[in-house]
Amino acid sequence: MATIGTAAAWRRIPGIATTALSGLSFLNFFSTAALPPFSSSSTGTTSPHPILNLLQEEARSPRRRADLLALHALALTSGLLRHPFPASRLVDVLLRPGAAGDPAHAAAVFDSLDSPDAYTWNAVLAAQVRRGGPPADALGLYFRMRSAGAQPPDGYTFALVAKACSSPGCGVGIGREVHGQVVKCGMEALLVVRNSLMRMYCGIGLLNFARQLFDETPLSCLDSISWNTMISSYGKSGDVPAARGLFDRMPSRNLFSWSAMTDGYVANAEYSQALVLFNEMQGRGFRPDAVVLVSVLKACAHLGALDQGRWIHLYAERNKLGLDVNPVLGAALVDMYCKCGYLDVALQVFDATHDRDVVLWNVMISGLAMHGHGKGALELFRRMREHGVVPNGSTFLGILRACSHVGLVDEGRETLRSMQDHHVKPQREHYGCLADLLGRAGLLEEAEEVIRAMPMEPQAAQWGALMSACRMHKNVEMGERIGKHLISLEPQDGGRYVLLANVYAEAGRWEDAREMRRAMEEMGVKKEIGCSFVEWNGTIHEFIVGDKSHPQTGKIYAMLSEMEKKLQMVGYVKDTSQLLIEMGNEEDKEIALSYHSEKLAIAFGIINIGRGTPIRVVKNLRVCRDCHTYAKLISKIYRTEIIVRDRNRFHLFRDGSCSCRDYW
DNA sequence: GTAGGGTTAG
Repeated sequence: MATIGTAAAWRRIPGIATTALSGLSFLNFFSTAALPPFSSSSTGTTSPHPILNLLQEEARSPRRRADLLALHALALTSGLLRHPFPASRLVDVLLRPGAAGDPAHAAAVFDSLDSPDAYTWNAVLAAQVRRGGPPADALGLYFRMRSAGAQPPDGYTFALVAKACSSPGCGVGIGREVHGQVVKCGMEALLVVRNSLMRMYCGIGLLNFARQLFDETPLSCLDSISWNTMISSYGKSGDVPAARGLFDRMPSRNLFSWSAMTDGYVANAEYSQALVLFNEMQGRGFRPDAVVLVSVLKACAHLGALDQGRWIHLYAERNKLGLDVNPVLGAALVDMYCKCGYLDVALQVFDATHDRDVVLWNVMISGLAMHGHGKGALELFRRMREHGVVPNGSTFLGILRACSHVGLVDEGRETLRSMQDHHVKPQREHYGCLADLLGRAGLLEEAEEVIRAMPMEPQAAQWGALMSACRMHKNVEMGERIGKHLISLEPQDGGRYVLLANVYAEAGRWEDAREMRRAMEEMGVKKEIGCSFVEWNGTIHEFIVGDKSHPQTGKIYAMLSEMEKKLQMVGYVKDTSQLLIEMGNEEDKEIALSYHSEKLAIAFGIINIGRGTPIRVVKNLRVCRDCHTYAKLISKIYRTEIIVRDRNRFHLFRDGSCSCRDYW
């Protein structure tokens, strides 16, 4: 207490020298002489002290730094700071998020307090947690509070400490320590504290500990926060059945519950289930808010569910959910339109937003990349910098992918080089993207050099990019070497064997190709099954190779043979070169090829979707060369647009050609 | 102070 009120204390507060003048004018306006003395009754609701009023007001709406300093000055010169209550309020105000104060300023006031109360300690702890430092710092503060001894910690204290110790980096030890302290202070029955501990264990990844706490609590004592915390954490950890089990059992659900469960499905790629749940939620009278919509939009984006996505767009506009100012909602919507093939609508939505953060820009850049607009992506990147938005690693990934899709080799090299100018360190993925770009362009040696020279150990994904390039450019020597390395890295991935087998087969090395087939059998691995989705009438229809489970199967196969006849008239010949030589004769190969999932999906689209509407197909793997030629011709013969999103990018087939210009 | 959200990775 010794230094407070002296010039020395003032100087300890950063910025005071330059702004004191403004503080003094504030003082003149509100003369200290007129201020009543502070007494314990001054905290009452009937006639709170005027400075306390100002402090409360300040807490509600933070003002300029000069005002904050003036307030401090006023509290100081009127002697108010000698009383712990207003002093603690000042610390609180200085630490508020968004306040113009700073930690050093607050610390100076805090250090001057004789025995801060629990409220003040909590304010300091909260600020510490907000800063997100190591958990040890928060725990240290907690132990300082305990050893100061004047005030015992309360529920808030433990909620804060638990929050600070809930990152995945925290071990069992820290979690147990916090829990132990809660028990020691007799706080374990307090529901806020229990919920905080559950949240902490979930955050650390110790779901069983959280569940134990949950199960030990009598049902009547649990609140929706307890349930929702568990549901959300199970969902995030990949245990959808456990999440759903609790969701079905909970006595009363609120919007958070539906939201957490929906997102659990989305996080585990159960997109159709997410849509089902979303519809059920509305059936029960819950009005979705922006957060729920973001989850559902993500599901729509993955499924290519444009109708549902458009409905959400309309809903968000009608209900004023702040599309233009909520960058998260904006990004989800833009991404959905991009992934459903509607780049121009995505651009419109993007242009209509005015609170654009880095992710929103990234989404738009990746969207352009996906659609093969390399130059457009580079142009958007230029605009992004003009707006003063700082690019991050994902931004550069988007740009590299954009370059890759259109073969902008020089721009790609320059992009990777320029990352250091933006203080972004290239990661494996960046080198992989560049290798992919160089490989596609036929610069196989340079691509390999990029992978070998990267400062970290290359992984299968990077070698895989090179392997695809070897296949594309029929480089058997490099393909064999890289292919074998890949198989040794990931012996369980069937795709690796298939790729090498194809490289051998194309070089006429049939015996080696068959050997790959045998190796696959020995390892008991299978190739991932191709699967395509089409949306029709608001429902997603799914097809796998040779699928006969769809209700319209008869019509679809009839359509396929009709289509094939028409194709043959324009000179179409099946391209079997990309098929694994697992089948004995050419005839079997041709049949297998005829029933690739995207062909079934296209036939379904021709039957059901009106000519003015594009047929939109989402495929889990990459489109094979034969299906690509097929789709081009079909788009001409049937005068329809076909939009195929494969694992890598978009193909817009129109009038016999594709937007990728056969570069993919 | 305790519950739900967006990009990318070949």
